[in-house]
Amino acid sequence: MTTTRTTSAGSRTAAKPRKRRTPEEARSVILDAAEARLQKLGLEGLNVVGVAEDAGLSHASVIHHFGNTAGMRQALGERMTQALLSDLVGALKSDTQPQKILAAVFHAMVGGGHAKLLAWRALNDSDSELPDEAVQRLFKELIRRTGERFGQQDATLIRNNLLLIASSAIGLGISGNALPALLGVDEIDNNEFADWLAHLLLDDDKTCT
Amino acid sequence: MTTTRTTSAGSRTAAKPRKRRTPEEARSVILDAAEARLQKLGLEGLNVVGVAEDAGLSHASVIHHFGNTAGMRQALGERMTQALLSDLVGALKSDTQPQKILAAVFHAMVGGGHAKLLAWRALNDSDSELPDEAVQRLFKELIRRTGERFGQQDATLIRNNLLLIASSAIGLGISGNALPALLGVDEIDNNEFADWLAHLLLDDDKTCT
DNA sequence: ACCGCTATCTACATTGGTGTCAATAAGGAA
DNA sequence: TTCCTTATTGACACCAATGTAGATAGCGGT
Repeated sequence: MTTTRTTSAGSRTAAKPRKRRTPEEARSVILDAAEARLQKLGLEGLNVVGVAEDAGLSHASVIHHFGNTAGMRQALGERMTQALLSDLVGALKSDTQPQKILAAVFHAMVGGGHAKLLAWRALNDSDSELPDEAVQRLFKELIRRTGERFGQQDATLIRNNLLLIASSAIGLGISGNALPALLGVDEIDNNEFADWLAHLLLDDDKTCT
Repeated sequence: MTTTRTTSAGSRTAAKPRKRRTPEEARSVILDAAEARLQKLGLEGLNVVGVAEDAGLSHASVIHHFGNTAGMRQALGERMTQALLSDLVGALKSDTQPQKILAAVFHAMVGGGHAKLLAWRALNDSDSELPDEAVQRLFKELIRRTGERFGQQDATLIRNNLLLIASSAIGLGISGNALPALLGVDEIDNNEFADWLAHLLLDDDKTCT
């Protein structure tokens, strides 16, 4: 029995006009909706039906552009990673004062929601895959610049400093307001905290010898 | 038409023996399997069918004990939170040297997978709910002890120290090996890092005045 | 041995999400 | 205009997971 597919015939409801976008536009619109849903609804919100509804098109179109759900999620992850890198590079180039750089990094990680992205990828990818080359190159650059700015030569010390900064930024971004709430503060001033941390790291260098 | 349910009649396959557990045992076995699946498969692994299979019983039994899937997940979150608190309290009581305490905290957060739990809850709960009283009490105690051990009175300084320690521990636990890999190290020695951090925080106190 | 409670099971109904397919229409090119 | 490409869509089949209900069986109490 061939399934008789309803063709044009009986559509009494006036067919609503279609909006034809370029593939780039469509992908952009879809990923915008997906990113908003990730922020608002969490991981469960990243399904093609919901994303398509928010984006204003059918879920079949989403699959058409990304192949399948996994493709959509991967594309979103890549786009957000690129945004993270862009923000970090901008923070590094913006200023020459270590305090300002730290503040910019914290702002990017915490305010921009990048930390949640990292956590999401860490939780989803069962085997934490190696970071892509772009990220690795960025960190090479970061290590070099840090060595310059902070005037430190000891590789281990630089690594510890960077590890502390990065892990703290990630932890702050993920915990959100929960951690400050535990410590009895309503909200944390990232600039102030970054300032304090910068002083802590710098002053340690010149510990009275 | 009443659905004639197949009763005992036609079962040619020998009925396999049931294992009757106490409710506590059953819940424990189920949550063990759920926790293992969370570690191995990530968030997607926390479904009743998969958990039931790993636990060695039917998914209907899981629903019987926890009401529904959300109940099972909540129970798991609560049990893991209790374990986290227990580990942290143990770390605080274990030793009097700040370095040892820090190392124990890092070990609990990173090695025990507690950080991933926190990230999971942060990502899932759309509105980050306030931490329960037990956690709040623990942190009050933590603040007090820290003030004693580190010999610091300034509240802001204590808060910054704690914030740095906690956020860094969370960030390290989540990023796993990815972050050290970026910095060119295969693995991070938590003890060594904790030692360095403790010295950093303590030495800052006695900055040459 | 008998009985009552309930943990456990199998089977089923239902839902929600995924991916496919053929038809349609929007825009550009000739 | 006419034609062609393809973005878009509704409908459908499928699957995985959830939750329900009745039947069954293990275990303790009497």
